[in-house]
Amino acid sequence: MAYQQAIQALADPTRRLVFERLRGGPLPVGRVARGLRVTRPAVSQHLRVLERAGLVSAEKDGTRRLYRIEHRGLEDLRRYLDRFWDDVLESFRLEAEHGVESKSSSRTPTPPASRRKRRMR
Amino acid sequence: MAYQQAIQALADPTRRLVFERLRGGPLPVGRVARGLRVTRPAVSQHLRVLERAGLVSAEKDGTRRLYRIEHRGLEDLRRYLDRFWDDVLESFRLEAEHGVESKSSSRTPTPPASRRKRRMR
DNA sequence: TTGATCGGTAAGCCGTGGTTTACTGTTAGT
DNA sequence: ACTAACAGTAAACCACGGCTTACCGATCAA
Repeated sequence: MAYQQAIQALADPTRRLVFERLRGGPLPVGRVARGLRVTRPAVSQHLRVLERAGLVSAEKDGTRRLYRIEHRGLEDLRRYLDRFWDDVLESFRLEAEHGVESKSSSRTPTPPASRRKRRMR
Repeated sequence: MAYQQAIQALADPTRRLVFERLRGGPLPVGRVARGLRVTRPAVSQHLRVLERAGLVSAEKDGTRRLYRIEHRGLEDLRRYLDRFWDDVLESFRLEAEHGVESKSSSRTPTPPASRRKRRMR
């Protein structure tokens, strides 16, 4: 149910960049910020958003803070997409077998476009 | 490649609602807007964004336009997450094997592996 | 044709949020 | 003890984008 935060967190390009920097393993903030075109405080704030979304976690290491990717956030997001995916496929299946007069099967380009479809409301 | 647009499009709660309304099959704009707390033009704009992200497609049907979910956008998004997921798992695997090496700091040249926790999961 | 329905577009308002600068706190090293 | 390095926080700025109202074209029904 936290996928909203995850998807919202990953929507920002810079924040996604920050996130992707941790792809290869834990890094301190300064290390993440290096090479990016935003300042370190900005990175800190991005990391906070990512943390609240369950996408990363921090561990104190002296004066540094090691950030690493957390599985939970990604899992939530994948679960959401998968559920959605299944629903969509199911609806396509129903539409295909049931309402033949209905629109394209998405695989077949330019369907006959029968227009006798009455409005439901 | 287009996953950026997809994730950005789905980040907005209202737009996600619009998108989810199409989960069960194609709908005309007015039908999508019905019950939502935003006006129909707003829905139209959301649909345009979703369309550019490859998440939905439209088909003319008389004076109406039937919007339906498009596979491509979701696929791109899933592919991105899957790749990411694999990379993360790989990095965890490496980190576990090599007893956690300092891929983090170049400033402290391999400090005594003081307190380093590893979290596998 | 006239009138009504459907829906895309333009312009403007305005809140959200990403960024920077400045500051503070904490820890390591000498 | 003092200093330097690291990083989180606060405040302010401002661009972006989501929403509304108003308008327009297209299509269907009578």
